Amino acid sequence: MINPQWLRSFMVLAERGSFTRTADQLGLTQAAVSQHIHHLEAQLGPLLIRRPRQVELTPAGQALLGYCDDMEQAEKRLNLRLSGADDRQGEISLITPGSIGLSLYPLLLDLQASYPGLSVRHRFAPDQDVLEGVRNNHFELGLVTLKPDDPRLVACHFADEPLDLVVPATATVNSWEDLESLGFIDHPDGHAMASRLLSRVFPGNRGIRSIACKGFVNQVGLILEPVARGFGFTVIPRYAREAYAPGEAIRVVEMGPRVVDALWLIYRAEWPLSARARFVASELASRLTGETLALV
Amino acid sequence: MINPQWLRSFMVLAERGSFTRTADQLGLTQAAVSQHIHHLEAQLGPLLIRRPRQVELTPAGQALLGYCDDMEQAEKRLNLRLSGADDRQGEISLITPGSIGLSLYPLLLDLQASYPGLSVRHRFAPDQDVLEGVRNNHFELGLVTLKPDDPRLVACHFADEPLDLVVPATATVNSWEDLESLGFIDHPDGHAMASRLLSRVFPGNRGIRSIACKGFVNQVGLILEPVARGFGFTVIPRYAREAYAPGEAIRVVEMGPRVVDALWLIYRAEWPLSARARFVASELASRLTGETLALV
DNA sequence: TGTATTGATAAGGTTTTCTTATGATAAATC
DNA sequence: GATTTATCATAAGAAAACCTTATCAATACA
Repeated sequence: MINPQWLRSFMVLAERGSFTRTADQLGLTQAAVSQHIHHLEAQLGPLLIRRPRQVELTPAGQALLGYCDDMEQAEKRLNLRLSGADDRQGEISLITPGSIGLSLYPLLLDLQASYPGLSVRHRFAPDQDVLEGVRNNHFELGLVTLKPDDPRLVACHFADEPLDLVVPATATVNSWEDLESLGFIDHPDGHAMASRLLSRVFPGNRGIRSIACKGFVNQVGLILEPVARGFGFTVIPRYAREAYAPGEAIRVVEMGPRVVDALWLIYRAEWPLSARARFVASELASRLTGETLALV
Repeated sequence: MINPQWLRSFMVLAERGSFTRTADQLGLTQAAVSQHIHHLEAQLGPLLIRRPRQVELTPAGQALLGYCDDMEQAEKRLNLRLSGADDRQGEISLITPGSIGLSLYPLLLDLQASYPGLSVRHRFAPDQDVLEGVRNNHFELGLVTLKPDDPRLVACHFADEPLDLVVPATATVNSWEDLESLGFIDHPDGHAMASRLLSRVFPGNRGIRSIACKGFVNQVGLILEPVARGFGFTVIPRYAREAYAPGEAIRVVEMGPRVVDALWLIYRAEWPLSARARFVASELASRLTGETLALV
């Protein structure tokens, strides 16, 4: 590794051809510039031929000038990466639960179409894996349904995710017994969501565990298929339900008080969120909910 | 441009994850390493998260590590260019008169076949252009027929270039009058060479200007064609004549004393000749004359 | 609770880099 | 030919940067 000030002197000298003019330009004395070149030549061999009124580069001098150019390019790349100045360029790494992830997927594709400089790495995972992924610096952004209490993570309210009770289009549902007759279509977060919603709609019910499980699937996009075929009911977030093809043989039961899950956007607290991640997170929130995301 | 010692500390720290172990490896104190990182972070923002017993890089830290990598690659390229360590790789730039150039051309092609890492830039030019080309650093090696008296150039004896009097195969040449009957086929160095040779073979002759000029061509490879067809005689270097296809309708007149032009290899005196140029020059001399080239 | 490990920081010693002054050389001008 | 101007190299000393030593604070472990 070569002293950067020496290289700076050499570059200006190569351009201007005179020690005196180089010193002027750099705000140093001619003697300092002479010493810099002396150090470089001690290390690398003869770099230039001194002529009255003008220096000439040797091949070694030309090689060193090439190196200086390489260095400048590398520094530009570093500065670009550090500043993240262009918030519409670079990688976005996002890890989300399947429900909201399914809703965001087309929005992310739209963003990529609008800003071709963006590339998106998006993984669907349960809450626990989301936390790990962000904490371990594998993903810059994550969405979780429970606000984490971890000093290493920032959590911003991203959106509210209402839960829907979804039944076959032809079903009649007015009581807990109607649900028992239908049966339950489960998914990874199925029990937790059903418990939360149904304990509000049917207070004092016997619990979701007393209803026969008629199916299980861990792909959010596939949960409503058995419901549409009349095999049973399920409880899923509205965004996931809305992402399903319209005109299917399902309907939502609007009964009792609404239950809403808050979604939290998380990222590492110890360093600044990149400009592009800020931009994309804001766009997603805005396009999903129509509201402005309040990042800290 | 960032202080190289700071970068070195950062690189080792990123690898070993501890200030104390980094200091050990670099032969510095832990306090020095701490200060280096402090300087870098002052300039570039948080680069790492301090954990008990292990540090973790931020994205900015990772960007800086990428820069360090770029720096190391650039330095390797520079060292390779400076050392010219591999004398069988890189560009050879050579400028020669046509006569010897024609002889060297197949030898250069052979060398390239043997050492694919070599690339050859070879130009045919008269003496004066050879001197300019080397002096102006456009070509590293040059061949000239007159030893230059210029402190900027080194001149090594490369080869001796005997001159041949070439006549049509069917011609009878015993006197000056026989040459006058034939006529002279001229080329750019034709008059000078003919004067030198013929003043030795036919002392007191009337001079080459008294002989009718029957042709002129400035491509060395084409001079002997009109001679073969009986249009006249010429005087050219033996190497150029030997480069002509054998079995042609020409012959060499062996009369009187031999005349030999010395060929000088020239290159710039102010910096060392590259290893590959040394190698190639030696190979050419050896393959052309069977002798060892004495480079200074 | 006591001990060991680790990184940050203050103060001072050491090294490097800079400036000032001078000398040598070449070219231009009188 | 003598003098002046322009330019780079070098020596010496001043200023700045970098390093070490010593100490403190925080955390982990026995």
